[in-house]
Amino acid sequence: MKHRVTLREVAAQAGVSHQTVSEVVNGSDKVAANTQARVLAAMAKLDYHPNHAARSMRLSRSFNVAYVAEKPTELADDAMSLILVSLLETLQKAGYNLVLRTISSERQSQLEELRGALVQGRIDGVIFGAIPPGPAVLGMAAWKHPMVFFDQPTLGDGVATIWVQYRDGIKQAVEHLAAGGRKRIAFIGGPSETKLKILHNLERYGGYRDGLEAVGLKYNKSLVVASDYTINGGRMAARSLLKLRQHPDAIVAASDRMAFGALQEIKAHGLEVPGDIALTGFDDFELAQSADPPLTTVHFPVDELASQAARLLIARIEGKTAPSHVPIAVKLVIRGST
Amino acid sequence: MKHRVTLREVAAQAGVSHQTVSEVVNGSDKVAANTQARVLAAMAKLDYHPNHAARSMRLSRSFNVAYVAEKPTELADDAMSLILVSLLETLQKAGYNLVLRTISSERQSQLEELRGALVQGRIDGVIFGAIPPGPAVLGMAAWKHPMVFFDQPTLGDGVATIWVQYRDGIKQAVEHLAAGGRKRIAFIGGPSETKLKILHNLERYGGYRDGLEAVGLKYNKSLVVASDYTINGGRMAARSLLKLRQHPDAIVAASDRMAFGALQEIKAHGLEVPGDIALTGFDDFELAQSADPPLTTVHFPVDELASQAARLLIARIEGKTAPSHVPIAVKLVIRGST
DNA sequence: ATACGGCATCTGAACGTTCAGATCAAGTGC
DNA sequence: GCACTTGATCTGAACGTTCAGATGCCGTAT
Repeated sequence: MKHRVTLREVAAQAGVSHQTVSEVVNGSDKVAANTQARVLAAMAKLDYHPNHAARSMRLSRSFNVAYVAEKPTELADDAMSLILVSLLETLQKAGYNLVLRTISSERQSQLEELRGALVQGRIDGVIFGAIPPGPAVLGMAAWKHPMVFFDQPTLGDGVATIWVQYRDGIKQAVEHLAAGGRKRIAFIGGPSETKLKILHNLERYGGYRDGLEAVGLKYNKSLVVASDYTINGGRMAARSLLKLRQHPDAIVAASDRMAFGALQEIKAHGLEVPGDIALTGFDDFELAQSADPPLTTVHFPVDELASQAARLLIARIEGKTAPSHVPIAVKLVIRGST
Repeated sequence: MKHRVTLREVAAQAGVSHQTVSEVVNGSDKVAANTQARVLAAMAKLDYHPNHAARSMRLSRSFNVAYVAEKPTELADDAMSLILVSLLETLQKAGYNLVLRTISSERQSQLEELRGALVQGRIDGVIFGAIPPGPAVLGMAAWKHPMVFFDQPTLGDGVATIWVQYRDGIKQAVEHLAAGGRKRIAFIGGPSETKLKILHNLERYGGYRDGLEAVGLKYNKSLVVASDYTINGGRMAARSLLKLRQHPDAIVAASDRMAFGALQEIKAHGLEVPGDIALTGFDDFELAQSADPPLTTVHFPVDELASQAARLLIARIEGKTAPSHVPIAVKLVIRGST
């Protein structure tokens, strides 16, 4: 094993004390210019790199933050890798590392491990992806550590939550369809009866109701189908909608994947999009743009979501004040399917 | 800020020395049973968690390993989040955290940062995703740190590489199609002329050639089209194949996404799959299964890839001997498109 | 009885930083 | 010329763990 260069060796080389070197490393402004130059030269010559563990121990900060995803739900999600990459960008700039973790809601032990990592000082804070609310979330929210939650209602106190305005997005979609003269607007939503009662599902549904109301259309229960956010789920949902004696003239899907499945099914029935049925999705990832016709969809602002989350968390870690609830606006992108 | 419980406090509580507590924490077997019980009780009572930074400093190990993805290439890749999750599983069991990083080949500074993190002891080792080979990769391979590379040819010395047998996978697909009586088998491959000459592209192409040879078909240059691994790219590639005076009776695509795009295009031309044209992909993610008809495709063994990579890296970090080049076998999954 | 080996436990130092406070030289105002 | 401030640098301790070696105790062979 090769020897690691320390602060004191650099100090010896530069003919100053270790503390002076430390000040140069940390960019203190009270070091004289020529001393600083001498130290920098010594650092370069010896290829000095500060020891992270020692630093971390002294400061009781690890400069690591975790992104925690929920096991079954979030895995297959396209959004996850986009969010990760986007988070990474902001965090790296601020000198933080991003560590990845998963929890599955059944396994209590993983929660304990996560808490352990926090109190051990292995990570400074946590960003939680969309996690089904329940005792677990409440429990975590009570830990007094820096945390940011996606897709949760206000959790009170010092817990930060970030909220994408799903509701408004779906509402925009409904309004757009109505403006195009559609009267029978159906909705393919999230799994309403399973235990996955993640708030964003309910909100999307709420947005559908809001939209109908805003444009003066009557709510018709038979035009609402639950599905599971997969392509196949979307196809099944569309199939059941097309079985109605009078099929809808527009479908609002709660995700691009489901919209995509619906699109396939509609075509398979010999109907045209948008001629016979107009269609909207939600997410605006690759799938939406490359569908035929390209999907009108609500753009999910991954970058903004991630950078806000990172900034909020860092503010908390560093003890600065920051809002505890940040809404993220969304916007409908109009393409060929409407 | 609340006070952190230390080893010495636990020792005082249990009436032993700090060293004894340390031994209990680390599961040494030389501690008497009743002493151990006393210490464990004290730990529980005080809610003790070992300080990671101190530990890390003493052991000069951070118990963090990085996964490094290449910026433009790997972002949109479905495989990335699957790989991450799968890596996570193996690493967590062994007590390691997974930290995520990106590098873009243009930016030399990011390489320096990565090297810095390694020598600072911020991370113990690195797993590199598919990265275009070149001076950067060679440079990194020369660092004497534990590393594992995906999708690289042997890098010699102590550098570990993991190799998915893309070539064999595509070959299997060609053989399967030929066995079904197909004579004009086309290939939609990776971007052959761009700078993205990642080895796996060439290998897939090589597998196509191998397959043709194995079944005694002649290579026909006009049946090979380059594309960019997107759905849309697949569609474009298929379009150009369908323009040929005599269109192919089978298409082997180098990825599911491209196969999927091709499928759409074929249907748009009023042709049938697999009736008129048989089609295979590569990856076997959700898209393949939910296509209509479901795609015959080469299954990409994410789990095995990831767990092998993690095991190899850990072996290197912990100084155990391990092979330096591990091939991962693949298998064709036959579905409705052939 | 004495010496010895083995076992459980303890003691003190060390890892490489940062923090708090000390020191020292030079500059300022009277 | 003296007391005082300012700025640059140094010194020593501290963070919480693990390592190496010391200590004390017991049983057993001499």
